[in-house]
Amino acid sequence: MADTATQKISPKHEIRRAQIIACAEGEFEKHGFHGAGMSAIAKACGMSVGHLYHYFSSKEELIQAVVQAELDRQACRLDELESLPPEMLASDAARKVETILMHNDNPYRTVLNFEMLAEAQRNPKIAQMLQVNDKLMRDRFCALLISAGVDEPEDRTELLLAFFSGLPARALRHPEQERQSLVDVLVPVVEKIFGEPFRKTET
Amino acid sequence: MADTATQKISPKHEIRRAQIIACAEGEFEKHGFHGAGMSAIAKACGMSVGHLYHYFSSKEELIQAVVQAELDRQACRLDELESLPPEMLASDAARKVETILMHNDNPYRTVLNFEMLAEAQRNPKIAQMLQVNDKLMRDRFCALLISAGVDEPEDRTELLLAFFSGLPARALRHPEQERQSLVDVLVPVVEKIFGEPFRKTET
Amino acid sequence: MADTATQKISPKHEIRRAQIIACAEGEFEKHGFHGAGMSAIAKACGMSVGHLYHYFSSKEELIQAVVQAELDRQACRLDELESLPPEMLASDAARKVETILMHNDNPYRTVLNFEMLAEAQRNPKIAQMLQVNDKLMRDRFCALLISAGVDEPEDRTELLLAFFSGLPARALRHPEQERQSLVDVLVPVVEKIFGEPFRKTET
Amino acid sequence: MADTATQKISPKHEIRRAQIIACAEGEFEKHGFHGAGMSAIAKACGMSVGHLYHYFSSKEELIQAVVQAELDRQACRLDELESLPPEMLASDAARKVETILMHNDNPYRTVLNFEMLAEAQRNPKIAQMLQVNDKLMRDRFCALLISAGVDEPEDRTELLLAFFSGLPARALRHPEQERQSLVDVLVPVVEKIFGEPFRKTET
DNA sequence: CATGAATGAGGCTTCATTCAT
DNA sequence: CATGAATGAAGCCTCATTCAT
Repeated sequence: MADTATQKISPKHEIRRAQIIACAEGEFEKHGFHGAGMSAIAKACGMSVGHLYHYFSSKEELIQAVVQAELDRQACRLDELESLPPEMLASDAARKVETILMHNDNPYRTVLNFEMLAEAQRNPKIAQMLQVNDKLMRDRFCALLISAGVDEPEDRTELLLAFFSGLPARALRHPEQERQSLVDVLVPVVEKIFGEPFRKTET
Repeated sequence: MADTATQKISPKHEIRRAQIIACAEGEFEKHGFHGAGMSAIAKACGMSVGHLYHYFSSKEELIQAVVQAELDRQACRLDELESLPPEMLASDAARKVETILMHNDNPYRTVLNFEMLAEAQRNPKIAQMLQVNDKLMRDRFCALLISAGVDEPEDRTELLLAFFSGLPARALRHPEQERQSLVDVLVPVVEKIFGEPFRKTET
Repeated sequence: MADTATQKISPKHEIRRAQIIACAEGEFEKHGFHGAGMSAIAKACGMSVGHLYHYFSSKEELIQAVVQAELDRQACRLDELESLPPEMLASDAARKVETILMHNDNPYRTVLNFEMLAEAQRNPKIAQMLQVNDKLMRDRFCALLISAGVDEPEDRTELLLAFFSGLPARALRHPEQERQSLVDVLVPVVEKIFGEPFRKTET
Repeated sequence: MADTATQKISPKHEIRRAQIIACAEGEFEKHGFHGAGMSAIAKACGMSVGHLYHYFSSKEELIQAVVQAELDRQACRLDELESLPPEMLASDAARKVETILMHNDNPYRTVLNFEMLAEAQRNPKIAQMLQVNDKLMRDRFCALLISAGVDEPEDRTELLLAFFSGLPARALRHPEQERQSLVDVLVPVVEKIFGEPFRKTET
């Protein structure tokens, strides 16, 4: 009755859905996936509860849509890097990191982030979505590294992602940490990961 | 170790509390802080709901106790490092990482981990607990680095913590990643963070 | 008549609310404000518990609505007196007292009455409602006395109200008291309060 | 197992009971008969819950004891009047009213008062206690009036009791009423009830 | 005489979801 | 396309009472 995938491709419908996703995201950020109620979300959309169910047949589906939207946004961050000439990758990536961290009020989007990770541990559908998205991003990033002539791209990718996955948790556990100081530490690491042989000796 | 108030120090009471915390942790891991019900927790403890409230006056308080227990466990991991002779720190730390990752079924304890981080975003008490604990661990770790004669201990600490905070998220998003391969990547990073100047040029 | 907030003025909604108030009143009379359960009230309304909360957001609010309804009914008793020509006030008031006491099964509505007074001692909102209503009734009654040319209207009002406030308690503590006998005693008192100088010497 | 009447007449036991009644009264005044919990009462007594049940086999029984204690106190107020010479009754009663109202912080003891009346409506045992006590007091008061040579003692008694039963409700609904002004009104009324023919024409 | 651990039914309230209009 | 009335299970928590120690 309500296909997650084969939704009608009416433009109005899609626009409405996007608006709802945006509102729901706000509620989820404020109260968590389990703390936010469907009626509160409906109210935030200026919409009746019943009508909400015309667009999303269950809360589960709405959560998935919100998660997917966030994953898409995360993937978009690679677009810029892909448009760079390969030889400038290392330097520009580091600069980009600096820009994001210094000129962004909420650089890590921690709220939805942890909500998603927590949910993924109990909800296989969400877990799969994260994993599929991660594979896409890894592949794209690996391709970037390869085009830049960097060796061992998988390992470097994994390393970089581990790093950036850790930053949101650090922001929560150590919020008074100065951004500038963090940037000073991160930039050389990024450059190293992008450009320099990081394993001295192989077994 | 962490009394919310001046709890009576009856030994039986404390033992019971610890048992409840253990059971509750299991339920929270299975269903999340908000998904696990007090009655299910009581059942898991072999106890009536009402009686649960003789030990924890609210779900909130029980969650805090579980969180504190996990934080204490995390802090304990530093104990071993502190018992090492300073000059062996770098090498032993790397070896310890390897041991943990390779010989442990659930090395990251991701479940409670993310549940805590997600909760910390809406629950100031939990957030504070994480931050207080983080400060403690940072200070202890810095002291280790200083005793080992390493410069810029704060930055190195932050870097290392970012790294290890990222691993759980990586495990969720990229579960098929081979542990051995990950270890191969991590060990040199750890060594570098422990021992080597990581900033080539200072401004 | 007494909106807690700016309730929507949907007629259906208001009718339903009134029905619920009536049913709740019945339950409160039978079991008291604290003895009556929301689920029993819902059942008495032929309604699910959850739905009750679409009309009253808490038991507290429902209690307030029931109290206000009773207070409004009490105030209505003045309507008739106000429609009388001033010179007939004394005689008609006494006759009215007789009518109420003799031709009414439950002339004092003691049940809700004492429930309200008991509740007012712990619930400031209820206390305030009683006091506001009392002021309104006193003012209206004073105006009546003034229009009838009676002196010292405030004191007479207070006296009369003390009297009639005492009757419900008497009915409870002395239920076998004959009504007719009581009326014989009351009528001259009422007449005296309405018409005759009751203080022999004024300062 | 636990006789309400034939309790052991051990002096210690009785003293303890009296202490508990005093503490329970405090709790009942603060939270009402239904709002006060047995464990809170036990705590107020510095006693364990279980032990409380050695003195009162149920909450119901405790409530009854508290009610009886209050009724006994009310009856005691007649003692003084009974010790007066009959001819001074009218004047002294009025003066006594004045003394009570002007030199007493809580002259009406409204809290327990209304709690009792509300409870009496649903609890036949309590109702009976009030009624038995009321009969005793009426009889004693009638005897006083008769000894003072006053006619129609029953009616006068009922009238006076109605008056004084109304004052607590007035105190709740019109708390800002000045005491002095009230006394000025009451004193002549009391005198009239005690001493003067109040019905102009008898049938 | 005294404790407090233990029970489990019942309290108020919220929730995702459905359906008649 | 849109509403909001309606459901009832489940949520957290409190209570009077009992019983082993």
